[in-house]
Amino acid sequence: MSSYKDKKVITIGIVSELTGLSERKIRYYEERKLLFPERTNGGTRKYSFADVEKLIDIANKMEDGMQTFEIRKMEQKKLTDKQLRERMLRGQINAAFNVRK
Amino acid sequence: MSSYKDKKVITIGIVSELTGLSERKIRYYEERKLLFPERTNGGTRKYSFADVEKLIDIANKMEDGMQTFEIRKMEQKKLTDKQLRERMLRGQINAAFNVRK
DNA sequence: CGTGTAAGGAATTCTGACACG
DNA sequence: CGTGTAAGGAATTCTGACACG
Repeated sequence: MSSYKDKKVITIGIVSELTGLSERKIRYYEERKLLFPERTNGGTRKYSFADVEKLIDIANKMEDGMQTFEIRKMEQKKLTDKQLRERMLRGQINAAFNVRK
Repeated sequence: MSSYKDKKVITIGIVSELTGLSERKIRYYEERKLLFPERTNGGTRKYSFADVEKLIDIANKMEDGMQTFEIRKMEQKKLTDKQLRERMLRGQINAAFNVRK
């Protein structure tokens, strides 16, 4: 489960190269609660590959004129949708059980 | 194919934390041609998760009293074995083809 | 709001060398 | 041979602020 993709091990300079985004932008999106890097003891930010992908997604949405708070909302909605789908799935499973019981 | 595992994006301090090895050791194993980090423009070393795994393997072999040149040889042998196996496999495939032809 | 930039400082990394064994 | 360490310098990162729009 906790694969390479989610390990926070990449410093901001390399994330900047990987995404093409300025370090300024990357720090700003954190300030806007769009991603949450970890820190070394010294305070240096550490990102995961998942963060890199999320940044690319953010960059696309920014290009489309979306604002940071809209992107944040959209992510929350995505979570909600996922939770809903899971609930429905559980409902169907329960229904199936009830039928056979 | 070229997954996260092989992307060189981790700086030596974090590799040190991940492996428990001192930076001195990590640089020394590079000097002995056991791994090959990339560099940023500024000259900072960048490692992959595959490198991290290799370092853990190296550390185990060092604990067993193996020397760096032995570890290097062992890796080359492993490659050779792999090549051999592939050749044999190709041979069987060719044989199978010939039988049916 | 989103982003660039100059500023000063702190954390990180680099190399070559000396030491010990 | 393998590794620790002190040394000096360079690259990297950090924060808070000013600027523009």
